[in-house]
Amino acid sequence: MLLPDAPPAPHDLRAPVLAWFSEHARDLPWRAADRTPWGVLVSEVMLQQTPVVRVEPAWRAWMQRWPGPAELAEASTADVLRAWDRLGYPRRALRLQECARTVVERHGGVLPSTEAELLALPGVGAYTAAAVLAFAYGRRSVVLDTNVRRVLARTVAGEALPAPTQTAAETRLAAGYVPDDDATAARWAAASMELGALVCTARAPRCDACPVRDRCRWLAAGRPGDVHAHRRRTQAWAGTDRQVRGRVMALLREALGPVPAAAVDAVWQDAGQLARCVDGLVADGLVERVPAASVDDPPTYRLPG
DNA sequence: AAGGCGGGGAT
DNA sequence: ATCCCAGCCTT
Repeated sequence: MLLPDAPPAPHDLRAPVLAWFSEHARDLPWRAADRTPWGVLVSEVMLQQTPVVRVEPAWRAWMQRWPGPAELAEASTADVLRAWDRLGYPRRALRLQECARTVVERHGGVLPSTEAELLALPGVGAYTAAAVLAFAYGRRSVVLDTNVRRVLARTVAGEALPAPTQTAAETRLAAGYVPDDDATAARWAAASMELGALVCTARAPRCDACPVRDRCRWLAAGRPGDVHAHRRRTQAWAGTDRQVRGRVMALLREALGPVPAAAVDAVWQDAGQLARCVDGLVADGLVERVPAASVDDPPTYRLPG
């Protein structure tokens, strides 16, 4: 077999991936025919750094409880944070509710459908705006997530993994592979993401099952190692502020009422670090500090709203 | 451009 | 133990 030494032409990459997608697309609820634009946005926010398998049940419960922005806007923030449960990065839940309130107040309860308006919403960045345009409104957009970045890094650039931080050149390259018409562009977005999620995975790619294995520059080069490895730093977990914040949030989520300061103090040994983290959570709007009745008594803590 | 920000399942 | 996950926001 003749292996490629030049980037594949857009159509040569797209056509096999689109055909593969028509057979292997997962049956996800936010792709169902009865989906709403708001439901698509909720799924995208939940999927920001949280895997599909964990999002799916949470999304179903969430949409059952708060079907649209109007319902979420009216909810108690404490309920929102409890429903977010352990999806991680609870600031996303806060922003999602802020987003709902913005949609209600500024857009009459209808999720906007232009890129600029979407980008102006809390918690909506370049990826999420593009994804909503494609998946909710069927519009052409450059959807460049971790999956698509990896697919293009391998097939087009011949590298094992994309660079740690996304570059403008990468966006331009991705734009060159997006089909011209709205419907096909939206389908390409879903298909290229799905390929990255199911076949062209970060850990153990299934190149033997890949629809573009005969056009992939990375495979042709013998699957060389990650040239960016020396620049990647893995985020530590044990002992970090993120772990401490997570403990505090878990305690408050499970509590029925206000939690005494002593109970909060019990979740972490290092009092200084704990105090700093609690202050941070209060500053972020994730936690409320309730002063005690007497100035000599310690305060209590609870979820806001 | 870099660093902070959760949490769990897989290796 | 480390890696990875449909990123966003601030500095």
